[in-house]
Amino acid sequence: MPNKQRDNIDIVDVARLAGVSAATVSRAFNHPNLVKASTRKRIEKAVQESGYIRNRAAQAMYGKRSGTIGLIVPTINHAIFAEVIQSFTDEVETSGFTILIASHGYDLEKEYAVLRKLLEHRVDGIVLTGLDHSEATYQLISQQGIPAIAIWNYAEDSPISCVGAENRLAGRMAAEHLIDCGHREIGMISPPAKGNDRATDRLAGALAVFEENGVIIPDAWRSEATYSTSEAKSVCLELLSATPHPTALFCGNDVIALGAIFAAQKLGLRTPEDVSIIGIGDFYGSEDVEPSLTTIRIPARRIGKVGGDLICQLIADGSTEIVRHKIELNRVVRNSIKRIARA
Amino acid sequence: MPNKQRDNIDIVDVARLAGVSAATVSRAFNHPNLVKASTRKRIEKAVQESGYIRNRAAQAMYGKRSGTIGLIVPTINHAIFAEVIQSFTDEVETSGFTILIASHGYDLEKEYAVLRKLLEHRVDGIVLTGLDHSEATYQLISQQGIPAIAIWNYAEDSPISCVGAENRLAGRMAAEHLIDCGHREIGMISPPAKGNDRATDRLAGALAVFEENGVIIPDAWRSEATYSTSEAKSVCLELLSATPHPTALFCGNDVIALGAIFAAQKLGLRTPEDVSIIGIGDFYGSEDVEPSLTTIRIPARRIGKVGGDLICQLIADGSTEIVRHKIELNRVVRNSIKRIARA
DNA sequence: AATAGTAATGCAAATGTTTTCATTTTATCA
DNA sequence: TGATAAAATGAAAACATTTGCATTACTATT
Repeated sequence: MPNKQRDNIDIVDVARLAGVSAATVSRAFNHPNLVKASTRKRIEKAVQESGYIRNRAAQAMYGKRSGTIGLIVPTINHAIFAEVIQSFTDEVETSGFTILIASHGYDLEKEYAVLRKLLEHRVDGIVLTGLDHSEATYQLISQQGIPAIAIWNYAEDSPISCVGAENRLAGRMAAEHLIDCGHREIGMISPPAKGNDRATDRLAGALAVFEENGVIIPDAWRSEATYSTSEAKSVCLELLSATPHPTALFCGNDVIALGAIFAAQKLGLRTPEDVSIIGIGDFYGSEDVEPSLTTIRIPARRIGKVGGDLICQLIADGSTEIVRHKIELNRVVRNSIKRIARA
Repeated sequence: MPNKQRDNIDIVDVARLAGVSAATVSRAFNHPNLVKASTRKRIEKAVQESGYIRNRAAQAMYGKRSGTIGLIVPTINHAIFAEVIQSFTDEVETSGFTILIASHGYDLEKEYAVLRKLLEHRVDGIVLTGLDHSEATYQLISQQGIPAIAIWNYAEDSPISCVGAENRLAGRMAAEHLIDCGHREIGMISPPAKGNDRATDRLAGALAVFEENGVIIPDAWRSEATYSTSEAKSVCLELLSATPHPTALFCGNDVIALGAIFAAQKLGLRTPEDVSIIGIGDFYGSEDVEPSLTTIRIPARRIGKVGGDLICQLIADGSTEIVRHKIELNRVVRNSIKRIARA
């Protein structure tokens, strides 16, 4: 039942209190310059007294923007996503947006479902993570004609706007650094590829480099670990207890690399003297661990900021045009890799 | 201008397509049992064909729930918040809610502002972090009569519902463990107290224990570090380079404790032989670091789950009653504390 | 076959806001 | 002071949905 009882003060109440019409109150909020200063004062007072709060739902219904941006991430619970989410949020908040966040746990079916839900809320724009999405997801976005971008990954042929780095290149860069430093006995630990194009691309990039350099990775030295330091640690424990063990570990991301470092420490192996370790990401903490982690830096905060900026732009222009921003990667050389003299 | 052009399909279009009235379509969505199976089929078909997506804004406007819960956190960008946010989100999603998230960076004025914004979006419930909020914030919540809870902290006299642990007790437990293990030369590193009652309470709890046991902490051994491993590391580097240095470090949270461990490693001090370190939280990774971290476990996922459950409950009942859940703490003894034989 | 009862549907009002258009008030200039 | 322009305001329609009430279409019972 339309809550008849006077539980919520609406714009009409405020208008009555201020002795003006609802239209004027609305204008006082949205086009303050159109209403006389003295009236505005009266209205402000009425708003104060009544404790009135605008109803965005009603605004949205009229056809105005809802003032929200839908953000879909695989999971919030990873250092790295948290970092982008934060900088993204900060950026869009300056433009007055609030974010509606939803996660899908790497399940593309569920991603489609949450996208629909976000659309029901009439978000003004959509932000996805990565470029690996179901056909239905892409279709829905284009059919709705809503501004949308993908963050994290860059691809020159992406079907929607994107702001991110080339993960294939990230994989290449990490692998090249290992090769540059003279390593040829290399182990690899990556996250499962399913629903995670970032992981897939990095692995492919690295593998290509190894192949180009005639380095062969035995199956026994190739492992998977989900995005979890614990799991990575136990996987590496196994990998490193074998004899012989690799002299270097390529880790699909820094969280895994951290696990690798801890595993080595636990086994009494010195990093980098006994095992070299490289990661990808450069997360909070990668710099601080001992030894500090050599890694390929993906500037998460920058991605969040540029992404936030872009989506606000697209929304402002009501544009569904495709814009792509490539975010550059850096090789961050710290202390977890040993240089081996060429034989 | 009310977007006259046929850009979005509405319920009337669907109704026309299905050859029924809008009312019936609405009922097919909200009370499926009230509409004949065959009609429902026709409607579903029409929905499919037209690509119709319900408009929650309009629903919300009618007086129904918006289907969103507002979550306000100091920052998303901390392992520990990310963890609760995730489990909280998972929990409320099962009840069909989406979360609107906003952060304020430990600024209580800004918190008030974002609360207002969330209220503009007519969230069905509000979730705050901790119990330290401005008078205005509390007032606004009670004035709006909206279900609200605070997560993270527990207090038996909290002004709103809460689900969390007693931080004072957490501080006490960490301090007691240090004392139990025979430590008396203790250094403390805590986050700045401002706008962070969790930090304040933990510190107070620990200090009380030290005092009860006649342990005096020299000023030189009391430091602050924001929630950052880097900063904690550099603070600890300083603290531990002095001679004499403390035999044990009380860290306000695990992120700081991690920094402490790394600082010790960097200085060539062995943990726990040369310095013992205790944290509070038990975050992802605390178990994996070498040496694994002894800490007071705050069950983040449980807090998120119980909190999510509670707010859904309160919303369902339309209740603003105050409910409090105390989440128990555990002493998690690992390998970062040395037992000192009593002199 | 008529009637009563129930199930299924439609009509129209209501929700809170914004904006167009019309009207009134105020300011400016000769 | 009157005419004219500009500024400030109000009335009402529009936005997309939901539900109370009324109506119509079935089903079952006698």
